[in-house]
Amino acid sequence: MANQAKPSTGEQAKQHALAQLRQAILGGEMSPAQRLVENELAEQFGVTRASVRAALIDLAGEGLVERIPNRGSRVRVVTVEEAVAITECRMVLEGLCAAKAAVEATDDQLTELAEIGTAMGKAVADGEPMTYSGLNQELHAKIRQFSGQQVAVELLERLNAQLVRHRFQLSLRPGRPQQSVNEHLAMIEAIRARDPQAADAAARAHLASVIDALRE
Amino acid sequence: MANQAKPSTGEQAKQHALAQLRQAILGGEMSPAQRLVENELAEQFGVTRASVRAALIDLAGEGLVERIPNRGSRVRVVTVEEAVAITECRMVLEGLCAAKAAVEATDDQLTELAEIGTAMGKAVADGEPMTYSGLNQELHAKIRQFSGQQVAVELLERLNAQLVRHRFQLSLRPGRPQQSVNEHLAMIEAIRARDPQAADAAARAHLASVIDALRE
DNA sequence: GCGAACAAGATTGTCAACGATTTCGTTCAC
DNA sequence: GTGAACGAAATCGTTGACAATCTTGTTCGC
Repeated sequence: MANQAKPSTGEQAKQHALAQLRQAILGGEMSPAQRLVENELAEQFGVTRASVRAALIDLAGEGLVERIPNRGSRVRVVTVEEAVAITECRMVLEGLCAAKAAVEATDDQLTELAEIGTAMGKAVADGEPMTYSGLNQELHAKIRQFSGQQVAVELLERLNAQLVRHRFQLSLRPGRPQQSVNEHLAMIEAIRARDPQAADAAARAHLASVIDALRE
Repeated sequence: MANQAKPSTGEQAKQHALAQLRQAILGGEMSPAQRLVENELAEQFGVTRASVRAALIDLAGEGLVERIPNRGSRVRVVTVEEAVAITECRMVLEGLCAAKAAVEATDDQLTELAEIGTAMGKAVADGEPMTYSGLNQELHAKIRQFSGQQVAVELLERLNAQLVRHRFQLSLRPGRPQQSVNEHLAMIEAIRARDPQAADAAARAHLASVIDALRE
């Protein structure tokens, strides 16, 4: 059971525990609403309870775990309503990023986006939903990056981390990639055309569609 | 110098320290970039270093303090560029909230907004910038609240907390309230008219104007 | 048999002391 | 006089133990 990774020198124990825990939660190794007992985690990661504690406080700030005073921590479960609310926020923030990216991105970066677009088309045509899901992530990440809007990037990464479980469920839905790919291509085209308004509209339209899909 | 408040029973030491520290930072009692030494704060608040430490980790998650490994914590300074980026995010998020508030708010709540609007007009006419600033805060808070968008509310409160220093500086600028009040009234009118698109546009226009003012 | 008081176990919150790292002032060689 | 090496002070990171709190299972009275 011991999941011990090397406590390599120079790496602070707390950051070690933080990385391990975050990875475990994001990787889906923790069941939803699972209790996170400080002592168990400390032994599992080979660090002291204080380090685990600090990591848990950090993760609570990121919204990945829920801490109740004197009653411990657990993996936070995101209801469908919350997922919708989160995606609404993503909608406007990614719209902002797309608009800024349309203005700020270099020509090389626009080429990168185009390449991801063709790869996405291929993945859908080949019927590889997992590949598509990865490209999806990559595309959104690159658009965020190219916008140069650091604050929005941080907010979006925080929000995205809370959606791991829902995203999984969504990308495996039959027919979903086929619809989604066109919306993504529209975003890419608008950004490559350096049209901020169109980029914002395309990003919003895409995430509005995601919201519809989330609601089933 | 001892700022000791009662360590009232039932109140956890960490939360006590957290509240004290947050208030001190938001209240402007800490100079920008001031070093926050754990031992000093522990003695000042009458709690142990571990509690102060936990509080500092929390505040770092909120973006109010900056923590550098092995080198301590300090009050985070928000540059003008960062303030602009934060306000850009506020722009789209408050637009979302205004649009949702236009749909979701009850008639009673719309009346509350109208009352704040008239009070703002009076404060400007009477030349009371501090009263106006308070009403400003109150108006934005109420619109957020009425939107029912809990995720956006939390993000906006976090972002707003980082702007205390800049907000201060801005509201005392001569002529600024006069321009700002009209934008606020436009927002209120759009929401009262239950027009989501107009509400979004008005909120964005207002914060775009704030961005211009921030850049001087 | 049922519910409330009680006690034992588990878990988190707090504490004081120790060890590691960084910073800053001093000294020494050139 | 300048710069690097050294060392002391300050501060953060970590540790193990103790206290407070909550949960759970049991017992007692009715």
